[in-house]
Amino acid sequence: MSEERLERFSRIFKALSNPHRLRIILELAQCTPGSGMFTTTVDQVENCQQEFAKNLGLAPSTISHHFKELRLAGLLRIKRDGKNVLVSVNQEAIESMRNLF
Amino acid sequence: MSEERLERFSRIFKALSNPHRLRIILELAQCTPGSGMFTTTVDQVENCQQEFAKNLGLAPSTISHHFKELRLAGLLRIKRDGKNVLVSVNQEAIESMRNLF
DNA sequence: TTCATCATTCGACATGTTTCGAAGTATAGT
DNA sequence: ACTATACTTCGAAACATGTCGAATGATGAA
Repeated sequence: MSEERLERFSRIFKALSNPHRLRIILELAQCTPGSGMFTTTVDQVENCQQEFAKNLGLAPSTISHHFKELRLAGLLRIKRDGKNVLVSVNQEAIESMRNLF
Repeated sequence: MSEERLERFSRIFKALSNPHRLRIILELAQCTPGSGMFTTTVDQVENCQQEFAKNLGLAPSTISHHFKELRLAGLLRIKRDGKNVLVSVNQEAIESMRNLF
């Protein structure tokens, strides 16, 4: 196992090691089957980060921080769409993590 | 997903989030196929923690700490055997983690 | 253009993690 | 009993993380 590969995986695990982030990615994974884009302006999940902030009892800036962590770990793709953001769970990263052991 | 279950998984991910611990568990997983006990006094892996200390360039006390972290996360079972320790990777924990997504 | 809304960045603080060396415990061999 | 070996615990230092509120940026609507 190369040092680089090891670092990449530990970054993924670190991203998932926080209960709030784990909750976030699990919820988003449910909303984005087949790695499709998940729009924040549909159904009950309108205002994506605001909703997470309310549900998790955290400040919006903290949610933004957690989103960034998940993105840097390669687990989340984030795109601006007007005022909101579009997010998609990177299923490849999830798969590679599952296949590690 | 219950709060308790979420905490349990994030503890597993946290244990794997450190490159040194990830390296340790991956090596041990190789040595203990079928969740059998892995004795520290066989083959090239004699003096388990001492070896890891040397190979990873860490102090023995640090390795001991990392072993403990892995044990508390439920990933490793540790038993004393004379001067050494017997360790076994908890395959159930690994499996539950793989099946989370 | 001005305003309201959603998201991000920044600075600060509290808390947690990683690491070491020193001291302690347990055990096997002499 | 003494010594050597393997591991653990403890205290401390350095560093990283989680969180907030305030300030900033970006976008769509009036």
